[in-house]
Amino acid sequence: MSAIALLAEHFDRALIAAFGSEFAGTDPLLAATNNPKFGDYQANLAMSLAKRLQQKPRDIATQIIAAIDVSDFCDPPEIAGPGFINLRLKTSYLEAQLQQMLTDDRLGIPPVAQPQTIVVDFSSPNIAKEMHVGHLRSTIIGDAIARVLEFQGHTVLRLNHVGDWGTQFGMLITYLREVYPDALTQADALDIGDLVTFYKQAKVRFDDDEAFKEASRQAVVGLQTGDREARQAWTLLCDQSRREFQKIYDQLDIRLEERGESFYNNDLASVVQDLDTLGLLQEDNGAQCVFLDGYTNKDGNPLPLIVQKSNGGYNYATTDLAALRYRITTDRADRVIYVVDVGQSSHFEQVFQVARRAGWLTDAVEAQHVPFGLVQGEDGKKLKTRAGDTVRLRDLLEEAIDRAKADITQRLASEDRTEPQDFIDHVATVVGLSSVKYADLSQNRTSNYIFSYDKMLAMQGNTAPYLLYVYARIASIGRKGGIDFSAFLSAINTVVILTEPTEFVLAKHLLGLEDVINTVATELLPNRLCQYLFELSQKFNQFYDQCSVLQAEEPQRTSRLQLCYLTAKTLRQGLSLLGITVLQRM
RNA sequence: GGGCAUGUAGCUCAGUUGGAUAGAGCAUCAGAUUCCGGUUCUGAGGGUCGGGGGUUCGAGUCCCUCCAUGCUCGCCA
Repeated sequence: MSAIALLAEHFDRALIAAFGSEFAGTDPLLAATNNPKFGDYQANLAMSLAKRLQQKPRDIATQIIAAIDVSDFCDPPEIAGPGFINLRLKTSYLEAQLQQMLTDDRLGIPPVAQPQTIVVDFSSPNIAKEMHVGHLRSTIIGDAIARVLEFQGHTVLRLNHVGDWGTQFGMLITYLREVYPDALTQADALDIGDLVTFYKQAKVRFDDDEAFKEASRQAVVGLQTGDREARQAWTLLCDQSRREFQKIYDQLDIRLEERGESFYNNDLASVVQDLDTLGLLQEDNGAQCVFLDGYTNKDGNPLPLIVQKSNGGYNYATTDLAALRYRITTDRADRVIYVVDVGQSSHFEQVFQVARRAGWLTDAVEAQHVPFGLVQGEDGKKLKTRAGDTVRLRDLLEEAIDRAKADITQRLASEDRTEPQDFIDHVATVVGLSSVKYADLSQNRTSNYIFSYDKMLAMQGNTAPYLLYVYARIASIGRKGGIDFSAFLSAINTVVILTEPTEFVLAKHLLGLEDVINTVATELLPNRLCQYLFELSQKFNQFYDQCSVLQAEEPQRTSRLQLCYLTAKTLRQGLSLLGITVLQRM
């Protein structure tokens, strides 16, 4: 149990003792202090209770600390300022907690008491296209969120809602029928790059040519009604795209279950039917619509969510409604998370509203759109290649690896070090991919993000290489001292002994992992975890600067080795929740 | 015109249910080093938290208003 959770229990009991049972469950407003002179944690509830109790905050604080007994793990609480209650952890408690973390595979963090079924919908590329920079953030952020929730013990369904349906497909099939019919009947008749080219050409035709547009829409209807030729072409193209996507997912170590838009095809009619039965449906200009509460168009009239087009076809709103209904009723999800760019926030609000009014989305289920901003180039505009094209994801990742490789090669040369080629390749791959992931995750996802190879690959600052270096350095201490950290614990019986200021700072930070993970799981902001790991690395470097480890006298030497080991273990665990693997040497 | 998001140091960004003196990193300048990978550590300068009002013991955070930028607003997804 984290120190905050432990303190919260004690405050609850103290409040009941001091002011009566009606105060049970009052939030003690606990937080880590921002200044060590105020102790380790502060409780801010005395101020917030002033009105309710009709007393001065300091008097309330006095009564609370008279009623609370935290002597097992804290120094006597102190009141400061307008009524802050300051708490400082006892050294004996810190030492015992560190010991427990050291010997536990989960670093002393228990799984949640009530595991949920949680859908995380992320990545979602389109069939017959290559993954590009637009899929980067969803893929990386979604994976990190899924990993955190899995670590907490939830059942997570990682769903890849690929775009394998709809008008775009009708366009492509119609166009291929004209220019390259073999692609509709033979596997891999075209390579993926050519498909993308045809796709772009089809898009141009679609926008300019009314007859082509109508033929495309008919092709979609054909697909949706099970036309044999259209289905065969579709299957071939999906297979080919799927293999391409999988290469990227393998490279990034991301596991996903494909369940594309087509999966819900057989549910679409019943979604519309149910909405009709519920009296939510209205026809307008030949389209079946649900008119939304709180949304108006340019003329100030109510805005519809169209669920069936005038030609009888369905659209993405229908599919999203069907998917949400399926996830709730069949998957039995308690929480459905959509990691999709911020541009679609109103779409999700609208879909959620309709699902709520239809009774599919109830208060027992949490549906959340987790938005993120654009990836921009260093000029502040949407990231493009020099030629002005969309950046392919495989090129982007390859460049990160290439640049990492150039750095290592140069560093080895300057240090007069030689390493085998496979070592260099492995380090470059890990550093390059980790840097791309970490740069994205370390930023608050809601804002746009400026993509810079130079910054993400820098060894200084809040970057993956800085964190990886700290880990490698700790591993190096082990090698130098001839210590096998994994066998180390069972061979010793010394406990951690904290004496130096930098040891205390490091130790207290190490205890904060559980709270950070809980925060990330609730707020779905992986940058909080990055911040924590960066601060951990800084605090370790300060400790390392001030305290000798291998050259220290016993029992301090063993104690410090344990701090090193625990730091490494925490880094490895934290980074793994971000989808990043560590290196023993680099 | 409506909706949503963003606006914090020269640059890139944190800022946790409203809490104590608004924080990092980079860059700049000045220092440390008997060194376990110095790819480190210490320190300094640098702020009208877009502007203005309000709410209260207390506002970067909540409310109103204005400004700037981006995205979006019926049959693409």
